[in-house]
Amino acid sequence: MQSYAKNVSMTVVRRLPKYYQYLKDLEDRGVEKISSKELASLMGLTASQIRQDLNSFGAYGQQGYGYRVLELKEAIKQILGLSATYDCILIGGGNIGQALAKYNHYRKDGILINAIFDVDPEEVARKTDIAAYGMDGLEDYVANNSVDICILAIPREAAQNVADRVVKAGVRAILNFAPIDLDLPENVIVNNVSITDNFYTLTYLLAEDAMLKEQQKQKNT
Amino acid sequence: MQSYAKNVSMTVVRRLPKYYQYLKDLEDRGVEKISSKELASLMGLTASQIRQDLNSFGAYGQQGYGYRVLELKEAIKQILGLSATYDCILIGGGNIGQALAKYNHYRKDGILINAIFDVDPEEVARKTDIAAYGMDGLEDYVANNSVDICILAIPREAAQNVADRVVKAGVRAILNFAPIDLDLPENVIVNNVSITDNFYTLTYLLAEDAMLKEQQKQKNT
DNA sequence: TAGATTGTTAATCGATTAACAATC
DNA sequence: TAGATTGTTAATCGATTAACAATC
Repeated sequence: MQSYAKNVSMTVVRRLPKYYQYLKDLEDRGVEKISSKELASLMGLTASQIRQDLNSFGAYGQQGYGYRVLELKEAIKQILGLSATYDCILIGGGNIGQALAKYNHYRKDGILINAIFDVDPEEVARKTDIAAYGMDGLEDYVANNSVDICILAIPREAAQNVADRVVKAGVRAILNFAPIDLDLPENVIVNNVSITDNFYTLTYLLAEDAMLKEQQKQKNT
Repeated sequence: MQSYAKNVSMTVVRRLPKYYQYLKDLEDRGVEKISSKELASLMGLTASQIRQDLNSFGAYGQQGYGYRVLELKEAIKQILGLSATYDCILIGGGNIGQALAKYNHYRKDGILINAIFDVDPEEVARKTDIAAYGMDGLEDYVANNSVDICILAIPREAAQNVADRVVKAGVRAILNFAPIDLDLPENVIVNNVSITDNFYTLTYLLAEDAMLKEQQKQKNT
């Protein structure tokens, strides 16, 4: 049986979703086999890196041939835990929350948004067809339903408090869209989608670019 | 003058926004000084790492004292390019687009969303107070207005094509929310906000966690 | 069999941690 | 001055790249 025991580094884990996306894409385009070299050039990695990454989970290729796209895709799907299903609740029915609720593609991956909690559940109910509840109902819902993941799409000010509530209610994994670093017990799995950080990284790169061009210009004088 | 010449690694760059967020927070809380040790414990880094990171840009601390929060915050703001302003266009007025358009906090950082482009500009105009245009108007707008950043918040299917158009029109930086890796010239700065990748990373960690617990259980038998 | 490409070991490179002299 | 904490150099650790034997 497949083992996670080698204690795969977060660096590799963060690359796995990208492998999965590219392999799905290749499958859609009818590509049957791919070599580490080809995949590397596609993804902007090196062939060595790809072989090292994949081999931290097992040997999925065939020497002299390459990797069967379908087989490798299925293996990575399994590794990513996407052969299971995940019961999710979404907290916050604002624009981000609605975007997530309406974007049906996650359902295909077994990621099911079963309920939305919001301060104004009536309004949210008007806009999506997922069951909507008031914030009061949170603890009760978690106590009586399977909840694998809580998606937090609420303002910064409310985020820590609500996160504390869902964790206390028993939720073990959070996908956080609020622009704040949540302070939670070690055993809770948190992943942040930080739009702000991404904006700042972009402005940094723009500033750096401008600076380098400026330096270049001065050299040529 | 401040120099970017040391060719700072992307690893450090990706941490900068976090420094900035924590320092702003400390400032709001009226904290005047902080040591690398304190900041490290707050951010989940090591003191060494923080000193190394900061020193790749310059010496901002005082030996025997620590760092002045305000001063360091301003320095990082400068490094992140947030002392300038950025003229942005937003393509896609769906839920994600609306969320970005309505989230006013970026304006404080000098990130200005000046126009929204959408296949249905009338509908978008009804929902936000930013100027809305049809997709036809894209090239014209870019030709006649300053555009530092293009925010792409459109479906996967349209993303590559629209990205090609904005780049051809002269835009040099893209913040991409579409779940696809854009294939663009090297000199274009692209940053992806991949919600899907973040979901998959979370399911991976959940699957790994379940696996490790399972192994633990078997050991105890 | 010959050619291709993996899986894997060894070498290199980069990032983190440790240590300490400089100095506020 | 003594204590604290930086800036910076050296040591360690981890990730990437290179190389090649194994093998399809």
